[in-house]
Amino acid sequence: MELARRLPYGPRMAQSPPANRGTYAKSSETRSLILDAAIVAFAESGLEGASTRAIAAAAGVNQPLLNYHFGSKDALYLECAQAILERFADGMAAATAPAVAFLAQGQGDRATAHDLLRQLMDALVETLVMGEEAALWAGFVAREMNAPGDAFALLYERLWQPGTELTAQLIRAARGSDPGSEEARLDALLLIANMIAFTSGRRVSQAIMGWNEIGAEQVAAVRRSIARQVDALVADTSREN
Amino acid sequence: MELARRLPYGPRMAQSPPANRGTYAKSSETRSLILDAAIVAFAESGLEGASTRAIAAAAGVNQPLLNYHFGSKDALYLECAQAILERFADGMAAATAPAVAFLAQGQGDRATAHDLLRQLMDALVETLVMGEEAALWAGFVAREMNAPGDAFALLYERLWQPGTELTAQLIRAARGSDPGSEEARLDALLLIANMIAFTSGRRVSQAIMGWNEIGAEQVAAVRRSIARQVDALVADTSREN
DNA sequence: TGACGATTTGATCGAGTGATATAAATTGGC
DNA sequence: GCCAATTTATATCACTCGATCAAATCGTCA
Repeated sequence: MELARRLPYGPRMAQSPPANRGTYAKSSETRSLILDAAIVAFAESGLEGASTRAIAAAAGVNQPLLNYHFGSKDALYLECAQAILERFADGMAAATAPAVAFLAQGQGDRATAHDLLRQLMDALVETLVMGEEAALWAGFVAREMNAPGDAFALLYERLWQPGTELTAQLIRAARGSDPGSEEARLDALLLIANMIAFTSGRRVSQAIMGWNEIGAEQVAAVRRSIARQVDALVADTSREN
Repeated sequence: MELARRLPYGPRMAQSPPANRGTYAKSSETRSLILDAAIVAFAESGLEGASTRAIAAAAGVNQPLLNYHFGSKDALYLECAQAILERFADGMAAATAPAVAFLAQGQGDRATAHDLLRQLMDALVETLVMGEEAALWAGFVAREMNAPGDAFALLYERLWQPGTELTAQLIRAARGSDPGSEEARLDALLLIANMIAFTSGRRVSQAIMGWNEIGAEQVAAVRRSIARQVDALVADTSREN
């Protein structure tokens, strides 16, 4: 728990079923069945918009089973946030781990930091823009950020805070001269915010671009545009408008 | 109507009361009272999250009055979208009008286009990030983009389509050589998406930055960061990763 | 002043919500 | 086979939702 909170996108924690004295095979299976259906439903319709009956129907189980496993609708919602967090961290681990290791060693050349930053953003684009499932998660997160609910604190501490901090530190390292931590943080925020165009705003962006699908070619275009932003961000060490 | 659809962020249209044979002073006043309360409620809680009773209470009227004036909850929601559209267009008119005029004349130097683009983004930051009310509108729009409802088509055709098109054309003009319209459109999308960090994501960004208010100083910082992106976007005419 | 239509109100309807209760199956470890 | 955990099915509770209706109120004009 402590470790997970400190490390950006830390390792997932084992989730404990509500009352599993004896181990029953079926139980955890239906649990994740409900969880998956709930994530989709909550992401598409929000906490109030998604009914427990609809979630149960989508999962192919009875409605009372939701409360049996999760206690309440709110608790289920919170577990969805936790699950999204863990799955996202798993998907990004390959890109975050080297960056964390690089920063942990205290010092490194600017070029390496620049590369790691580019790779981090590439992974973010690849995960969020390409992946259908991740786009769904983004919908869930976007709702919670727009109108904070029970999951806001969790998502902030485990997703936004470590994510922007990691990005900001890479920006600082790539710039070499540290131009004040506040500026790097702001740049990191705006950089990450770019993704929203193709997560929550996927439908709009797709229509604007005239893309009838978002495949490898489209992701490559987005990556190119983001990479240019990263390069501009790093190159411009002396600024004054 | 025709003019308003063609011009980006065109002038607002006079809204006609549903059935006002005789002129009653109170009617239009309560109408806008309801509309204002509904915009706040829908922006904060969404279509399903905001109840007609809560809206009525916030407006200081009875619940059936909503249906009397607007027909249904959905119709009220749609009128909120329309009102947001018109108010936003009014607020941005000072920045969009010169840009539209510049592009209409067919040709102009790159420096002017660059300036106009910077001014457009400045106005966008000023309106969305600084203005409390506009941040509320952004919440409304963000919801509709994330989970399309009845107002999606309206917001797309009257807000996103003309907005991104105007920005993309300015980018092309500022670059001088036209490097393919698709790339400019993508850059425009990502540029505009930056704003979301301080509209829907206002709470997160404020916490990350450690700002306990978003005043002139904070808006200036955001403007500086966006301006740097614009400069990088325009300067880099030859690219190949 | 009285009449009439526009406006506003209190009360209520049917539908859907989350949560819970109960009883009967089904499952797997001992 | 016994027993406890799990799953199903059904029913119900108290509550909120959007929508509707008759009645009351208001402003204007005859």
